[in-house]
Amino acid sequence: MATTSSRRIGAQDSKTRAQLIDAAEALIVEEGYAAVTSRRVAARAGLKPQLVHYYFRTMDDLFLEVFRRRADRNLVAFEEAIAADGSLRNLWRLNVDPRGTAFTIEFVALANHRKAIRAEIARDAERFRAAQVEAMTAALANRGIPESQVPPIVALLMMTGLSQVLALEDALGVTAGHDTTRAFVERTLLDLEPAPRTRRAATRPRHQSGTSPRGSGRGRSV
Amino acid sequence: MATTSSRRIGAQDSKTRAQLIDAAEALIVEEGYAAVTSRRVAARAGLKPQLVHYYFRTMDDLFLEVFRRRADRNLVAFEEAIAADGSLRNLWRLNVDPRGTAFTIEFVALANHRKAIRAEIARDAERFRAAQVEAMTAALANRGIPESQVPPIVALLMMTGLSQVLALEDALGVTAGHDTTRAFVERTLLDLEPAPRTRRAATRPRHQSGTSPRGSGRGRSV
DNA sequence: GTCTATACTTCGATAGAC
DNA sequence: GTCTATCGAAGTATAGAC
Repeated sequence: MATTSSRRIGAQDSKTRAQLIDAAEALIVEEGYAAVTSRRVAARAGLKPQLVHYYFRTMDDLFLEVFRRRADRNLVAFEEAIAADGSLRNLWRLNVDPRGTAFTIEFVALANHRKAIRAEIARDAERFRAAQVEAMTAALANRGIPESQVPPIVALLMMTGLSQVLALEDALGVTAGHDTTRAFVERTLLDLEPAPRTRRAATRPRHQSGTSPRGSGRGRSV
Repeated sequence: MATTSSRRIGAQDSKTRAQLIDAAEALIVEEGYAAVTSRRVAARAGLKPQLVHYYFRTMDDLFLEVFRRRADRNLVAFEEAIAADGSLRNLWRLNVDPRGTAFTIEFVALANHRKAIRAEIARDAERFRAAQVEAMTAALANRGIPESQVPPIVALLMMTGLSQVLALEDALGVTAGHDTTRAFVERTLLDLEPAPRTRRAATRPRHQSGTSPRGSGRGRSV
């Protein structure tokens, strides 16, 4: 992007490159962004440190690749899960999934001070938000709740906010009142929707490929 | 704590020490925790790098001091503000204040991977939470809302969560739906409480020292 | 297309001088 | 009680060999 360097860069589809992204992602989650140095990433991947700079012009480029890959996967997983079950309950379940909390926190912290990363996160957050608003709008309409009573975006931000505090505090080991709160949400959802189906609750038959949703990876987007 | 070193450490009340804490705090907010190195902290304070290790055994000790100082100040400010005006509206206003967002994010990220820091943050979060629950309980009771309808801790977590998402997204530059959401909250508060007094709304006369609250620094605690 | 040799910068921490 | 000289380790990035 910026620095007009002429140094050559490795191929996008290189296997080595993918290994470096894997290693960087693991390091971010396990030890924080400050642990992502060219030496440590390479060591983790069992490769030479200089390879990092062969495949990524700067360390920020590497961060960006890590983030993009994960964000793309998350969005796909979310859309598949919602296509399979668009209920409020499932929306809540997906939101409250704490996987990826550490990952997200690190990138938000990074975004605070790295323009390129902030831009990428903002871009992804908006993509993800759009998908979520769509799901929430449909779910509320499905329950006969008019937008004038509670706008979908408001319901969504509340849901997102609540699940974020819970996840954050969990990570910290602060859990006072969490059970009460989760129970309250469950009760509210029960008021709005019939049975807490665990397996499937498709409002309409899935029209995807063939495999089951598996509710695979999610995590929040911001 | 761990390494039983015999190296000597500077006095707690040293002015130089306070300057180093100031510099570290500024760096965290402006450039993130990774920017807090002994050399940079010293440079920012206009001092020699080695002084950092004279006053703080490790860099983590410095982080801890920065956090403690700010957390203490925040708690005092919160309690003063609530003593002056214990309304739901003021609780919301204090929660939604975005000052300190960057600071908090950095420390949460740090906490993810540094045991000592996580412990300190958890300790503070619980202290702060207790004060908040107390304020929320009083505010709800004051409006005649029974705990059986909405437990104070639930109301508080929702409020905290919502204000956190708003602050986080603001920092990212993602603000779609924020106005709608703030307006929704305002309307809800208006339903519960009479006039949106801007200046003062003391349920009881202040019994503090003499100066006005000034609603000085706040920021969330987790 | 893939990787290495190497330059140069900055880091945390200690021992010891004032 | 306050500060400095200095060490060894680790960081990013580039130019050039295979």
